[in-house]
Amino acid sequence: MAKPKEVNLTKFELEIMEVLWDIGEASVREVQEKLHERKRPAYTTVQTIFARLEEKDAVRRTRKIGNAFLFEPLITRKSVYRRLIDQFLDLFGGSAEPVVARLVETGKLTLADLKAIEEQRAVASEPTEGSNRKRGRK
Amino acid sequence: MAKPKEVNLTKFELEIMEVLWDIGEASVREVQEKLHERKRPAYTTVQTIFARLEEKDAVRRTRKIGNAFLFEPLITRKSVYRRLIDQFLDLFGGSAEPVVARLVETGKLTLADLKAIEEQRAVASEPTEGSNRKRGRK
DNA sequence: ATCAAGCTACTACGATTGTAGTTTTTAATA
DNA sequence: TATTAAAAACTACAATCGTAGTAGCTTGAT
Repeated sequence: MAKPKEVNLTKFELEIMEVLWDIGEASVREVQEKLHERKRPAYTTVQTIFARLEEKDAVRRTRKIGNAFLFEPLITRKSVYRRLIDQFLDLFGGSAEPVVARLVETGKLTLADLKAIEEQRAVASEPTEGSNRKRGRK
Repeated sequence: MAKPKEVNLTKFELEIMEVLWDIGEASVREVQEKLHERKRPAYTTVQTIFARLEEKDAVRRTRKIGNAFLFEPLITRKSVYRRLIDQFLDLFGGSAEPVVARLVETGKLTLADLKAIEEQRAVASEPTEGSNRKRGRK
């Protein structure tokens, strides 16, 4: 049932999910309008993606407002990210080395960053939960 | 002319390239035999992938031995990895945070690893200021 | 010269994905 | 109630990918 599904999302599906994760529950129209103008696809395209996400049990319809359905996520951002990342690392034989090297090379990862993360983990290691809403930037 | 192409490789194409990068120049048969038995596709499947790699200018025929062609890579492992990684990070809005968090979580990245990499880089680029004492092993 | 084995060249096919059009339903309104 | 605008539902289609079959050419061995 509520078992964390093993869902593979495409890039576009992921973008839709990001919007949905951010606002929790949304109509097709709402999501479509949140997409950046430059790459905003037709309404029906977004509809199609929603249909596929439903098919994959990644979202579900909650209720109907007027004649539009609202959708909500059935999978967490965290679980999707985890899967994406693990699959990606498999490309390199599971070794993180090329990825880390590139992160350092592009300045996206510094010692300070890592320290912060490790400390955070040390502190927050017991209250296991997936209610992680804030997106770290930087 | 020999400009580093922007080549997108699929998982399977990448596996073929890995073999080719390892041995430098190889026939279809050689590559096919190097693939792990469990997931070894038919000879003609590998051939098809080679044709697609040729199409993408990722490999080129060098010479003919008997009636078999030999192929060599036209792109470097490093450039492919870089592209893969950068594209992957784009999925997360270019933020490395989720990836780093996962690496730490799975124990694939520790402070020590990062220190080693950073020092290596510092040394490799320019030995300016003196905050490096330990050198990377590996 | 013949022939088998291996190789190339060509073709095929289903699944997935990005993309959107067409038809039908429904809710709001004139 | 008849009209209409929006959304749903269904359908389509081309590109890419994993996968491999088949036909025909090359070559080394009889």
